[in-house]
Amino acid sequence: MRFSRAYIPTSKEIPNDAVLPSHILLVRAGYIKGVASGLYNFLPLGKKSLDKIRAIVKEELDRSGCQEVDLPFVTPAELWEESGRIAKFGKELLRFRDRKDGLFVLGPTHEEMMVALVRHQLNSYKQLPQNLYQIKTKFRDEARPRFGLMRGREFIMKDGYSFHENENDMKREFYLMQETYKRIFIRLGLDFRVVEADSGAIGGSGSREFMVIANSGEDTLAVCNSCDYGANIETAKRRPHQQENIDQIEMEFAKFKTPDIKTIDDLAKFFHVPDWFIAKAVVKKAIYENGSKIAIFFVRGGDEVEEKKAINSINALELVDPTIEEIENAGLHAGFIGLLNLPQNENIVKVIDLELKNAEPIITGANEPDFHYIGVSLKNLPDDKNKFADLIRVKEGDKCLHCENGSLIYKRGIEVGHIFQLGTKYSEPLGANFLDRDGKSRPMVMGTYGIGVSRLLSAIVEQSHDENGIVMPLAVAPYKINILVSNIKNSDELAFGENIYSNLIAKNIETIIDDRNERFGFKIRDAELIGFPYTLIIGKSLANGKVEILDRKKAVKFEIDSDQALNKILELVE
RNA sequence: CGGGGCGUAGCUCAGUAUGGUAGAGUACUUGGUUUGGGACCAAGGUGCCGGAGGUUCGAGCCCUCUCACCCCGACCA
Repeated sequence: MRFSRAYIPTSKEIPNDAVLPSHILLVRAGYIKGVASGLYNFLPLGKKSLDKIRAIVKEELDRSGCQEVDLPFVTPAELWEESGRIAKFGKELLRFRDRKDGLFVLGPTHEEMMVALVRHQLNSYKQLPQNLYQIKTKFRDEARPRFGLMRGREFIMKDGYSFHENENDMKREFYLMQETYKRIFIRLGLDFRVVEADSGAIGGSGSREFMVIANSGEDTLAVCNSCDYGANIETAKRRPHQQENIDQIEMEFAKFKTPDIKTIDDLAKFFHVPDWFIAKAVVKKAIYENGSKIAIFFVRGGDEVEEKKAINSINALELVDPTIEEIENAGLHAGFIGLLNLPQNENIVKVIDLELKNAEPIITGANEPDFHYIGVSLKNLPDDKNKFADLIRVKEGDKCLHCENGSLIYKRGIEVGHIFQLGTKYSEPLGANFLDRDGKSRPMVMGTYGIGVSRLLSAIVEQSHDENGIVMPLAVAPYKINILVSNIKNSDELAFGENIYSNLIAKNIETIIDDRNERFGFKIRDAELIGFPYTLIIGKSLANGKVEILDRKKAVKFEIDSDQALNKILELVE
């Protein structure tokens, strides 16, 4: 390609609607251009890089035995009604009617479509397993698109679905996909972690997220500084806190007047005890499909409740803060809510954190104003009346559950892949059954596997840039080598550049020649902004038989003999 | 969906307190001088001031309503 003929609109200006480095740089360097909220044009450079990412994803999946298909972007609403997700997705599903007044939605993900594709074809265990995927435009009418390609409304996703005769085979495929995904992200040059994730409402027994480590990531991860444990904060576990460095305290059971002392801090001061001994009650209003309840979560004074864990522990749709009236109407007294004498009725649920199991002594609210109980023992609480669950939001510095000496630290991550052990969540309602070895009809066991392909482009840039611009990894760069002719009016320079250019083109090396009538500084800054892995600089020293190569990643220039230039380039781009 | 911000030239932004003929930089076109880190000189074109309604002799500026975009949060198989 000739730069002088290429559509590469670069800019010095920071676009006024961009915040993230990846967003700013992709726009400034002419890879993408915003159209409307969450919608982007891919310009020639962006399209080239996107296609490279797509090709790498496809290559590795095919190598693992997956088969690419292509399903329509426009999907009949009936299917979504059949699975029940038309309601669940809500406004995120963009719906419209065709000329015959049929209702359609733009596909936000394709579980339904894929199950519908195979349900009448895969009838026997002999045809299983199958793993089908597509790399396809998706549309989700996000409440809040942001950060450029990071969270667009229209985006490109690789979505894969596997079908199995049993749980074990599905798990085998799940781990195969985990390894395949790792290979993909390694080839893309990314620094990433595989972490445990909440599988929440989608169900299934396990899921893993692939997180690109970046400060701008939308997710918080807790990772071990010693072993390879990592988890989304929503699901991260820690080694249960031990009573280290805290002296055991003798406390007689008693009801104690604690006038107007409501906070954990005040209680700890009042009783002169560490907050370890205090049971903290966190009150929320739990929303269910048909109504709501007051939910009380008990954790130790120094701990925080992780909302996602809390939701999962009571199978609620969401938790919101209750109003003072709602708390009082439930017979509760804010600041004095405790484990003893808790009002018992259908509209109140309580969950106790596992780390409080068998704890003693404990200080807890008396469920009447201005009183707490002290010296309470949680030993031998009847299980039928007391639900225990892990509710803790892990903190930095907490000990790792999986190794001897590690402790947890927070990182920010960009979710670029997510794999699920789905089970029969979709095959059952959609009637995707097969005949097993005993001739019995059973729903297929499914796995589902996603990669945010367009998001990957911004994740790569987010992780690979400097103050001068993008540093494109060789595997993703739109051109591997940029030939920069410093002064095209110098006929020797130009002729030398053109010669190298045609040689590289003849060898099928993706090359661009900067033959624009601009000054050196202008062109080298564009080269750095766009992030070509290598730039061959042909300038004044050509007269002395020398040219230079700029290595964008190492940010160094080195001089070589001009007659070695071609060989050196071929060596570098291999 | 709650809270906040913003909308003026292709782009980045000033002008709005106090209403009075639309501005800068950059980009672009032409000519010339330059040619190793976003050059210089000269000349030139560039606007439904997001939209609608209102107040006024007069509105980019004041009022009302709308739309778009961005940020924080909620949400995000």
